[in-house]
Amino acid sequence: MAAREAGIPRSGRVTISDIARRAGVTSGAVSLAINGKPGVSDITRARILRIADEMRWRPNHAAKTLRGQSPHSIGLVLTRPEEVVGEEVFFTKFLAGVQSVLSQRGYSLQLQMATDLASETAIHADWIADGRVDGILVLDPRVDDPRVAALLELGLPAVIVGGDQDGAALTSVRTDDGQFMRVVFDHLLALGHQRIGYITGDQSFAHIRRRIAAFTDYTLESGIWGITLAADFVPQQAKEATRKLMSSPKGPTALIFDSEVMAIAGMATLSELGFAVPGDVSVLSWEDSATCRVLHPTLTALNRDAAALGRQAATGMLRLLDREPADEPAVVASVVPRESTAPPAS
Amino acid sequence: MAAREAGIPRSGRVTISDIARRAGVTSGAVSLAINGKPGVSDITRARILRIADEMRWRPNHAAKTLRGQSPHSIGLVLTRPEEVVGEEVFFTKFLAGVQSVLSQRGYSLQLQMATDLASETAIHADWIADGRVDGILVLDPRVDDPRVAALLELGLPAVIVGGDQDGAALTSVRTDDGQFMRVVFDHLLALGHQRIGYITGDQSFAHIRRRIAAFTDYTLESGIWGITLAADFVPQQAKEATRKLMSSPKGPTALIFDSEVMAIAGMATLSELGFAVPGDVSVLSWEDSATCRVLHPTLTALNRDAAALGRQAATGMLRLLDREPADEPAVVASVVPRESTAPPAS
DNA sequence: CGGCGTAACTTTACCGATTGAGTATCGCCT
DNA sequence: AGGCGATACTCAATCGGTAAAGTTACGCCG
Repeated sequence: MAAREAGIPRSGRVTISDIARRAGVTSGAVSLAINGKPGVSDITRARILRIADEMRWRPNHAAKTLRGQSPHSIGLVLTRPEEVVGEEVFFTKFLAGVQSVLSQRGYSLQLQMATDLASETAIHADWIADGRVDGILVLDPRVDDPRVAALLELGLPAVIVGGDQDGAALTSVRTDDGQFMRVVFDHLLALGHQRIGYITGDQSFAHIRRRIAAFTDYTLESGIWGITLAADFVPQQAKEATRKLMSSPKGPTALIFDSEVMAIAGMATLSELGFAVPGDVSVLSWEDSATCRVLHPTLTALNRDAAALGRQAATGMLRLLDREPADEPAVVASVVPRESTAPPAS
Repeated sequence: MAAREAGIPRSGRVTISDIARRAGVTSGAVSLAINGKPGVSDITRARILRIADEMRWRPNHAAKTLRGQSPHSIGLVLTRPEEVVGEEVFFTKFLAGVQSVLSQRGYSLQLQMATDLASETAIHADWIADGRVDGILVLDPRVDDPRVAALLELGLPAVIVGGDQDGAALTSVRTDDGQFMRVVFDHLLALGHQRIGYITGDQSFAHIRRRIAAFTDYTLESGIWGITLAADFVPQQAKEATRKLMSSPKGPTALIFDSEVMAIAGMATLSELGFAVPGDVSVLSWEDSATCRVLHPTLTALNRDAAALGRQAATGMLRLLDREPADEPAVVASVVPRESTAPPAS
């Protein structure tokens, strides 16, 4: 690699020494100038900055990290069983929200996919070992989540997304699933439903448990008939659950599904069984999507704004890293009423 | 976390010097031992390896990168308009495929999201500037794609996913969209359809253009009536296109949609307009998903195996980095026949 | 005018791993 | 026994940037 006499280095690799050489100072001075620290005169600083700009200098990430500076990177592992990955819109929207905040603040995202929680923890350990991330986001906390325990031991900043009361020493961005269930429940109650079926996602997820607990509370409270069936986010299981519920001599007049994929599966099943929506049964999806808006009938959905949740998770992480107090923002959710919910047939 | 007197260092940070101290050698010897290079005796090597293992040593990524070693990382920017992000299942499946190959080979993925091609190129430049990636994957090449030109200038290994003939000097993982269209077309032809409508995605995408070109060829070749309408992957536009096509006095008996979200939107529209599927119109989606399998009627779809495409893209990239010749694998696609396609009413 | 403070730099060590250039120790051959 | 070569290491420089500890030189004050 021969240097050209002009002083513009060979490849895209410009270092502060290259700048120093051209400015007639040492690399130390360049460092001071670039980082806005005292120790160089304003004239020299301006000159250095101009040269750095001309030479298209960009700081070398590896060098900074090696010196112990933050890698400016947040890690996120997506753990889902193979067959469910990619079918839920939640994740991509959430990711978009996270990214928007991070990139604005100069952070990047490390993303990995895994199929079980043990390998997720292994990935966390890897990242921590070579200082690749400043902190870790954890999605879908489980009841007695092993990842949380491992992270506590590893001692890296972590934000639990969708956790309940930040039980552990880890920050969490709470999603008030109990409150969300209230909104959903009230929507159906207001329409006059007295018999509600709730087809749930994976019950090892802490937030699903909270929804179920809230659902149970509200049924008892309001004295209406409510029943819960687990379908683990799998469409086929949602179909079976729907069939089971509707074959009861006095079945529900409204169904709540924990995801839009399951809601669509449920709607299809109802249609197969000859039930009209919303004539015979009302259907409500816990997640909104473009598909909900275009189905026939259009699907009433809980819009909990996954992108906003992503933004909050990222913001929470950055506050944690800055040692600022975590503000406790409320992720709001509301029911978007569409054609699939209506008063029950009398 | 207090350091134990045993010599296990305080935090997760174990360096080769720590190992060296405990083994009674210098860090140079440790480096030789760990990298399997000659210069240390077998006994010493074994001892060093054992100690490294005991101390849970992991190589420091930043230090290696600084010394000019590969960061073992591949970059991918997802550029989609806000409203479309997260609605297409293709991306997540593709990503899962990419990751499975990369992580198996010890590579990680750098993922960013962007909303336009210019910022995608800016991100590429950033990554290259600090040597953060070994290569870049480019999705959805456009006609005269500005990113490709920029990457050629930057001179980093790149793999174009879904490109046509690897026109430029960049490797591409080809998707033979013309062949895929053949499969789709033949399926409808075999059923006896003579009037086919094709509702397309964004026509600035090179692969969409190829599909359209193939569609046109086949209609001419077979002498059947075919018409193409652009809907840019937006459900609402797909609905309008469907309405437009079906309001023709002699409308199509079969519809092809470039994505499953559009296909679902189309199905809903048909239902609203009073057309039965497949009684009056057959519907075929270019992308398969869980939703296609559970809709009523279930949706016939082209399964082009996004995960396999992701695996091939990753494999192609790794071969490129290893300077191995790119093998030209065929991404195969097949039509999964379901209820939504049937012979036309006579 | 001597001394002190300080602005403006330079020198140097360092982060963790790699690597080419030394060096000590041994065995072996003549 | 002397010398050669190989083996098994150590030493030191390096990657790019940061930061603490020097080193000038100048201005100002008593």
